[in-house]
Amino acid sequence: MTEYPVGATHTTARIVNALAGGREAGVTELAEELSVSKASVHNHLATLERLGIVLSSNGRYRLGLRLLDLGMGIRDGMTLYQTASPEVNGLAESTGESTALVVPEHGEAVHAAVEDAERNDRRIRLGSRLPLHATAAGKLILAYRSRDEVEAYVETHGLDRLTDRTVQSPSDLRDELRSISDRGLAFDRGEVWEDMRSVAAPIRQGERGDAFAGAVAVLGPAERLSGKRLEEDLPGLVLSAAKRIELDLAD
Amino acid sequence: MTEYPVGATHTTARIVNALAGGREAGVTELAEELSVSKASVHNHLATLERLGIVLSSNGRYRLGLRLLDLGMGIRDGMTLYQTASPEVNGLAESTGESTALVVPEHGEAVHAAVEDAERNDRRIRLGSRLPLHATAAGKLILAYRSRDEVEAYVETHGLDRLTDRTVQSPSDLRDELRSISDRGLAFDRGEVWEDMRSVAAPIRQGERGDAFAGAVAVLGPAERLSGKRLEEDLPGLVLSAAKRIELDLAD
DNA sequence: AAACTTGTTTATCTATAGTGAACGGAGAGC
DNA sequence: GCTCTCCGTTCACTATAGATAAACAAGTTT
Repeated sequence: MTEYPVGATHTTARIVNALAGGREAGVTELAEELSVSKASVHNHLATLERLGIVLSSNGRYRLGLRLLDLGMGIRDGMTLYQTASPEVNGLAESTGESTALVVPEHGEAVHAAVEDAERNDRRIRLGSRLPLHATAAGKLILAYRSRDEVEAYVETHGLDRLTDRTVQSPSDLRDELRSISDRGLAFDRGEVWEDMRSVAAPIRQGERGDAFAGAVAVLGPAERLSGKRLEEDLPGLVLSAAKRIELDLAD
Repeated sequence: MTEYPVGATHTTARIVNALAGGREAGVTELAEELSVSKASVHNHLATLERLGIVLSSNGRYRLGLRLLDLGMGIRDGMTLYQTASPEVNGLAESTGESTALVVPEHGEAVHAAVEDAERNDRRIRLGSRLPLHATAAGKLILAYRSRDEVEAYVETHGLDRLTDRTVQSPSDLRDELRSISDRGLAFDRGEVWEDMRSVAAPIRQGERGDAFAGAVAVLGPAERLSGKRLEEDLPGLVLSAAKRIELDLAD
């Protein structure tokens, strides 16, 4: 009862996580890995199967696509997605690059919509999560928080260094967040992946534009996103797209 | 123990389902709806929140995007998706129509991959599920099953009539399945939605090509998919795409 | 300002989730 | 072809912990 009010649900979640990524596993295997009795693992798997979440074939278990269905439904139900989606698509059209709608969740930057530059060009996965301090959209999210909240974030999540360019110290982060909130625009110059660049603009909400709803971002390879294009052209397009979303959200 | 070996997990699932589609709800609301005590609902929600699955803001709860992340990971981990994905994209490219990879799961046709004809043209949602007897890919799935298995399907799932064109009787279904397995090709002429058409070809697997892995489908509005294009041109393209996937699966 | 909401907490109790051991079937190896 | 082994499943038991109802604490509404 110390951690999770409903322990059984926690166990189920652990089993599901162990099967994440399409891994196929047996009962004994999972039981040893999670330090739970075979019978218990079996019960959880049987329950999950009845729920349509896992599939079993001759004694081996794997996750089915029910959670994908659920997840897509959640995403489609988000009002922010509903109003932002056309603009995110339009932005991909006008820039010829991949675009995304990013929302904060549990201290992470989550990709609520992703539009690829072209087919067979999956850059980032829909629903994928990245640390706030390393991405353009993430830093934007932090820039709209109070000093204390940013400090709390650093405290709990730390400043993982994904590449040499990832912001390293709390003071560097603070400086960058200030300039970001001044311009109302954020960049990522290889802070997640060396050869990747992105620009993000905030989607504000509420009477005084104080509430932060999410961010729109354009992203792509450094070879295409650099110089004047990255610094001037794309920012303009991203900003105006974000602005249009803000207006659409108002009604 | 009658239904679900782990009752607590079942309760959690019921709560999650009640919140599906991005619905926001309070504790009391859910408690009444599901006939569970307030305290219990609260415990489950608190657990789900700690797991990063639900988000709460001033007493109201909703599902976050963690399940989407999980679901996408499951999909990306499917070997069938990995090998079929390029072909599904290519088929969308060459036909100019939407395409999909469909797999059977728990007696339903699940869309494991969807490639839209163009941006802003979402026809079917990724992960969405349709009854086997009404879709082209679904009937294909049934066509590769034994007579008994088909009968069992009808028994448990029934033959929901989605439109006037949906197959109605078990004998009609049997007849159609025979001609489908003869041609190795299936059509849907408005059986799910009146103004929708689709063609699907099977992806077979195993030594003697007896194991059924999934189906590739082209789908679109009846105004574009009709006549020679629907009956001859598209079938050829779909069949060859499916064949290429089968070959890629072999190695 | 009081009378409703609502979410949260508490204390009690019983159902049940977890355990270990036994069962049965499939495969491997001699 | 037989045994041995491994694994998934089932069984019976017990202590745990999920579910309950009632009290509590905030926040709205009237």
